[in-house]
Amino acid sequence: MVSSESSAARQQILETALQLFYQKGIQHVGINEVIAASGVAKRTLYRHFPSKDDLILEVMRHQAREWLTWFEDAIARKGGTPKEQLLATFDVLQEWYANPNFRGCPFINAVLEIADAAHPAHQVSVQLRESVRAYIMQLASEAGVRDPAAFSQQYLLLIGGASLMATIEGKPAGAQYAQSTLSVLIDAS
Amino acid sequence: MVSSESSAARQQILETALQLFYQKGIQHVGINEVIAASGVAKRTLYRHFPSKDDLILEVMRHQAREWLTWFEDAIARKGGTPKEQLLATFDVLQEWYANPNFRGCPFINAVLEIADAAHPAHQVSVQLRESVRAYIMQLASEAGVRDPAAFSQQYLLLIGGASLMATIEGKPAGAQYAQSTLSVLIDAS
DNA sequence: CAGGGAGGAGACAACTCTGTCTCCCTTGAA
DNA sequence: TTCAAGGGAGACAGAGTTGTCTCCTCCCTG
Repeated sequence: MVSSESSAARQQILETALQLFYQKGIQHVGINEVIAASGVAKRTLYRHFPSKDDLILEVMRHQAREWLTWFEDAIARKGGTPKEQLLATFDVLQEWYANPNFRGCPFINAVLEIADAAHPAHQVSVQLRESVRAYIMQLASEAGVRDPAAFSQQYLLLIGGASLMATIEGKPAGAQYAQSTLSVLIDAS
Repeated sequence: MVSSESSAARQQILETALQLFYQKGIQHVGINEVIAASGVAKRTLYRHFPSKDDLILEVMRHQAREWLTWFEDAIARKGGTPKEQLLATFDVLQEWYANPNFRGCPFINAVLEIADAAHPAHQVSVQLRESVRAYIMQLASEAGVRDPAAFSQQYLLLIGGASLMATIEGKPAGAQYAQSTLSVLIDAS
């Protein structure tokens, strides 16, 4: 017997929904489209996810875990001193922004697309934001930044602003502006 | 005969839709809700706005004009040197973020809520962004910043990041982090 | 081998949304 | 005074949505 958590159909639905939600926007993808694209029966989807909101929540959780792993791993692979790693975050992000499939940061998208702050997907984005902030604060401490807490908040400004610029203007250049700003912030501290 | 551009009913629809779209999100407000709230017949709305997309576009244009006027006037009222005015922009923005009716920057919201980059409302936001950038670049020139063009791009990062933080975390503190970052940027140039 | 659960296919109910259409009233200008 | 246009009220069509339900097949396990 296959555990319902790791069922092949469930994974297929999750991956397909993730792609569709990201490419077309959560609100613009119906359940019917998800089942058609994942080659699964409607009954099967509703067996694993009681409602569309449940599906959205699971997709966001899955995506948040994957994204954070990818981000931290990519930075670790760059190596270097903590200060170099801080700056390298925007090299990593620029590569992400430059990917032809990039359609904005999925977590920012989700929060603003679902206007309701009480929606569980909102909380996932807030938590991811906090995880990123904590990670950056740690790096900043190691880099000898004077006030790592304030620095990490300023970092969130830059990563948000850069993602927004990439989304709205469709160009990854925001990462460079963010990197140069970050460099000034580090040197001034 | 009343010009169709300045009809009272048209203005009423525009103002009502603006409020509803902002408070509840464009996608979550139906035509029926707009006509109910503005006390206007459906036939009347469709006489002035051929489709919901037309209504959205006109609302966004109207809102962009109003916002830019408000922003520039509020900064001008602060007075001071160009450098002081640059920093004062985030005092103005913090007041905006702290307003209990604040539900995020309506232009960022619109772009991300309407995933389609070809939607006319997207273009309104891009144009407003450019207007803000040009305005800041002018101020930066007067303040003696070394590279006003690059500086204005960094400013867009900060204003976007601060608005995002205010939206997602529901606290206006982003404006302060942005202001301190801006101060470092100015002093370093 | 028998039974139960996972899954496929799809009809269907109930709802919402946009946009059209009809009917009627009011107002202002020729 | 007449008549065109703006506006109010609301029915309605057509499309789309989520979620339920039925019926069937297959496969694993006891």
